[in-house]
Amino acid sequence: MLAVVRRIPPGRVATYGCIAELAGRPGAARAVGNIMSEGGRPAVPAHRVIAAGGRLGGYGGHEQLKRSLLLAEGVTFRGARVHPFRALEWTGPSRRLSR
DNA sequence: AACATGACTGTCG
DNA sequence: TCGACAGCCATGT
Repeated sequence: MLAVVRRIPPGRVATYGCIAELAGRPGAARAVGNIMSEGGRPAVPAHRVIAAGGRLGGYGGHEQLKRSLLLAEGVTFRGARVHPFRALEWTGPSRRLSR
């Protein structure tokens, strides 16, 4: 799972559910978020992991920082939601739109 | 092994 | 569009 998060390309965002699916555990979005909260690996760009619908989701109480990090990656935000979420939504490495 | 918790998701109002 | 309720998964006690 954490490996999947690491596969998220820069400037792109992935939802917990998407990561769970890529990890082979569809519906385990909560589990993904839970693992992230544990912070098992610092090399995992957790700031690229957002909730469904382009929502910020959570960041251990530092969602503002998360927004800034994404903003630095080129992700535009619309209040508490990404604007071109549909275009920035990374659904997996098999997506020819990415890469 | 079982119960409780949590960075989630989808549907109803 | 926003708020509340129920469902599902992994980890920790």
